[in-house]
Amino acid sequence: MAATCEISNVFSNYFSTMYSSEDPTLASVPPAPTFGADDLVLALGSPQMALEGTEKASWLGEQPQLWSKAQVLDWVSYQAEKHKYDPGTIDLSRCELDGAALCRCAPEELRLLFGPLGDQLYSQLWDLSSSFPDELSWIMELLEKDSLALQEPLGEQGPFDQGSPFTQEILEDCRQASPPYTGSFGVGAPSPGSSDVSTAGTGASQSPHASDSGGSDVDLDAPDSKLFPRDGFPDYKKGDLKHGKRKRGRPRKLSKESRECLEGRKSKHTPRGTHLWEFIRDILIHPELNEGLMKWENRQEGIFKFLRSEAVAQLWGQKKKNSSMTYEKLSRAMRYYYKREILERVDGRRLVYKFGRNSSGWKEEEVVGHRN
DNA sequence: CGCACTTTTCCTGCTT
DNA sequence: CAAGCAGGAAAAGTGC
Repeated sequence: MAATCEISNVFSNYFSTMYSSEDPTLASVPPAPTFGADDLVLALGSPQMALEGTEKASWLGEQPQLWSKAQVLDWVSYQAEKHKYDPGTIDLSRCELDGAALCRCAPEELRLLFGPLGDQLYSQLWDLSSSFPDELSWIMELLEKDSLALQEPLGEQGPFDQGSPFTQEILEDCRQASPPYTGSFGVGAPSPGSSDVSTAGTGASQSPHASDSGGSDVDLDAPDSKLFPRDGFPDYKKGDLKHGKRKRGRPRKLSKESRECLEGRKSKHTPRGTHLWEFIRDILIHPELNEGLMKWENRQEGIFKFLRSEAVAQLWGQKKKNSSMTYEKLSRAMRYYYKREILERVDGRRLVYKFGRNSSGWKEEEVVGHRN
């Protein structure tokens, strides 16, 4: 899997950039050969380096097969511009292809539609399509988005503050009113980690009250709260607090209508994605990717430790489109696994867990078998 | 629609 | 004191 190496670079850079200040005691963690944001993009083998500023291409980060017609048009326009084709020579009105249809096109057909640009399109399409390994697609998708977000100024805020790139991503997504976001790269991927990352689509609903979570979260007014009119949300927020106490239990998220509006109308509901323990496992079994997030304490026994607990929580939150995820909440979910014997308790050791008899896929022999 | 399942959110109390 | 752990409670989101 040639792409793994590239992803590794991206992942390394991603985490060293995003989370490097979280735990000073981890200074020994190799900060990964420093790549700039540009390298992030280059490593992905995509042509988006030509994109400048904060504008985000709608097709970016999605598998070409999953592009909508609008995304196809967007991409073709971009390619035309990139290769200095006179837009006047290309009749985009004839382009009625969605991503799947585009990918089925032979070079001649593309040439027929787009003239000499067709050849360029064909080769770029090939590059793009092959740059999505299914096993690690969820990581890819996160990184695609965040590599763009990283190009935004980070300011002085800590890595998990409200103004994090995650929030930027949400802002971008909302600003664009992007076309249907079909999301999944799970092209027959056997790993649960390949399941959908981008279809949950409720992230925007989370952000305004990210500060309302438990634990030690800083209570700030989210800067993007003005994006979401209050009436778009059911009674769920600080306004709902009665006499300083909120109702127990999980607050409501966006109504279906609001969500569909925000995500540009998505037909199907989100398939159940990766389970938390699988997400954790996937990070652990790709040591080249996890860059100091977690480590094995005892691989044979399945004992592992969170090194950057909040970073892992943020990543999990990102996967679930939930910007208010914290280690506090993640750990609660982890504790539920004790009863089901997916995890076992490791007494007296903070941030240390152990895979239980009902977990799988983490043992060395299993991992090797899976990769071959 | 109802139910089961898996989180997510919040909370109180305890431990390190 | 802060961070983490434990686990109850309730609700959300999803699949069937």
